[in-house]
Amino acid sequence: MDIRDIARLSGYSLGTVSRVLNGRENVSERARARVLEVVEAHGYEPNENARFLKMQEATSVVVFVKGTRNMLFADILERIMSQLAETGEQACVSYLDEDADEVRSALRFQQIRHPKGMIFLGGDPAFFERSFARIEVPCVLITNTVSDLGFRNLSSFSTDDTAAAREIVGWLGACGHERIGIIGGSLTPGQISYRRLMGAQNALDCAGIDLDFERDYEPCRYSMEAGYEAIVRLLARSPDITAVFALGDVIALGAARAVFDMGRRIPEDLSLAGFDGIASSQFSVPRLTTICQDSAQLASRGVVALLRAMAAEVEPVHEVVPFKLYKRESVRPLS
Amino acid sequence: MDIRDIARLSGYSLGTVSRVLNGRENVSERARARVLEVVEAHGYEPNENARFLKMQEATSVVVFVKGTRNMLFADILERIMSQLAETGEQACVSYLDEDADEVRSALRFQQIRHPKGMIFLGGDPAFFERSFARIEVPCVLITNTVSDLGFRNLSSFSTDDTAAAREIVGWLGACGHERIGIIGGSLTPGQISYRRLMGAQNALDCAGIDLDFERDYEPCRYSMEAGYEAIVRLLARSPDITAVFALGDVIALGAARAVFDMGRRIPEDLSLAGFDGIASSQFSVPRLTTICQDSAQLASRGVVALLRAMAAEVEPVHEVVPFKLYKRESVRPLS
DNA sequence: CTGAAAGCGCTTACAG
DNA sequence: CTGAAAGCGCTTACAG
Repeated sequence: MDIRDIARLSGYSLGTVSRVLNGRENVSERARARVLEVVEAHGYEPNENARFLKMQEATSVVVFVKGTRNMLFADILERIMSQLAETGEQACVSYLDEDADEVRSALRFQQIRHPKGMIFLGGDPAFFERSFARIEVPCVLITNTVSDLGFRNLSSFSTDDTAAAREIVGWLGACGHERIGIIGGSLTPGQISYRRLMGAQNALDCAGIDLDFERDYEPCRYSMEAGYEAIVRLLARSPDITAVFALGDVIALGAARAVFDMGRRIPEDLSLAGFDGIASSQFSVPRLTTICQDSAQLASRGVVALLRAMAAEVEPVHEVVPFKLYKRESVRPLS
Repeated sequence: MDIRDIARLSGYSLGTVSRVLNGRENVSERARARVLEVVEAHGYEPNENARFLKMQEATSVVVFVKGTRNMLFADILERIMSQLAETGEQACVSYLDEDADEVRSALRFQQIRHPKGMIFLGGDPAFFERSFARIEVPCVLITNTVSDLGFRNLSSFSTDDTAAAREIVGWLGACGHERIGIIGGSLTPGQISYRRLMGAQNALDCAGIDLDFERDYEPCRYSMEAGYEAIVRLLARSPDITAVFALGDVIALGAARAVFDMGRRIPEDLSLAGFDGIASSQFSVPRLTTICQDSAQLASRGVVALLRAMAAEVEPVHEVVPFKLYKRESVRPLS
């Protein structure tokens, strides 16, 4: 069943059928009705390969989401989509593996779908550096920054991870904690984890504490399981730690359970802080003290910047969106 | 930059370039090397629209996932993908809205990509009934059943929601609970929630308890926020309830926090049971007593059935996969 | 308002 | 092993 079948069945030409399907004006009511009738009757749907192969002009905006289990991204995405819908912009989302090359995907997408603009939810600067040059449409990267790359058509909006980590670790210090451990991510320069680690180290420095990564840092993936195991290892090595900063809320949640299983209470026996501000962090017992990334701002400023760049040639912007330190139940002052 | 450019630049014809790109045998080493060199140099990637428009034969299997925040699905999907990878089968996943028409998407996909088989992670029987007839490739539906529809190319694997709900509510009863409340889903026939509700009612029946939906049931979406609010409403109405069955773990997790905020402890003051067996359920404090759906079995049996159907004409199967009742910390016997 | 024709970027028999 | 040609299912000027 293709467009010629519909043409034949409706008694109109292929061109007319196409015009009806695309809602063009220059078609008689009679033809439109007849064609739609046949289309309905056979449940015909146009072949998108052929459609997009011909249509060279821009269709919509596409959002690339890196990692499916990232609740922060899920949250930001929801806001992006509803905002795009409000402005009447078509949008489609493409989910990528956590460590996939998002720029390569974008390149392919650009070629086959001719989007008017693209949004990256999460992204690795290394991929952008390598191949973003061939991307021709306006783009926005959210939750990471690429200001140093200097692409004319790429803006970015992110949380200042370094400052945020500094603030929350500073808060642990202000609560009187001196033996502070850190779990999550890895010590790889360029990654978001790294910036958080540097921020933490910086806060400790200011408090006159020398962070010994060998002893007081335990890397791990962003999952509850990993957080559980990481804190067990950390505490086995450094039992005198009184507060732990987890680089992500999911890590903190897993760690919290581990602490409980070790017979210690949070925050009475150990303070715990997270990062991100995902929904679960406020439903756990105890509620997590954490850095709340402003997903609403991240989404809306990203969308606005993209729409503006799609409408006219503008300078790219690289902005940092304010975060908030949520002081909740998982941290207590050392008396 | 298209295939003709590569042809021109490499000094070979368009046909030869295509053959190189597709790894065909009948190309000289010299031509292959030269073409790949040019392709590399320009970062050329074939246009997928044109590619799939021409290629009529089957390419791979596609997995449709209904709902991005469903951790159970995320878990099953991971297993499906690694299993498919092991068998050397190409696979791509398409994420759909929670209430999208997955069969319609499948129809479109079938037409443009000619998959060899499709897997649905979650699905509404109503959509299948309406338009699955036009799907021509082998398909498998996971977590829901469609045995009554009788399609020749559609198998299904699911948990017996009714039996599972009956068992966990039976367990609450066995623990001495008589005033049992239920939260989550809605009383809409045909849905998975409905089957769980019926199972719960059935268990109560057996215990000689008459479930009063008006008083002891509170519907809500599958989220922590919704669970939190639902149990607050439920307990306000029926303060004498001693145990609550939440139709999903996320609902239970939100409810647990609400109970705590109301100054009651789980399980000392109120017992709580969930459904699904997602990772969070074993990291929460207390750990959730819940029905664990066997995601490993669901995935592997689904994949095996699909591969079998792709290889030869076979009868569709509709199987139920064993679940497990995890008796953990959130339920206690009434003394 | 409608039809006939060109062409989007590929793949694949078909000759050679 | 390679090239020339047909055609996948559409859209869109271009005539009429």
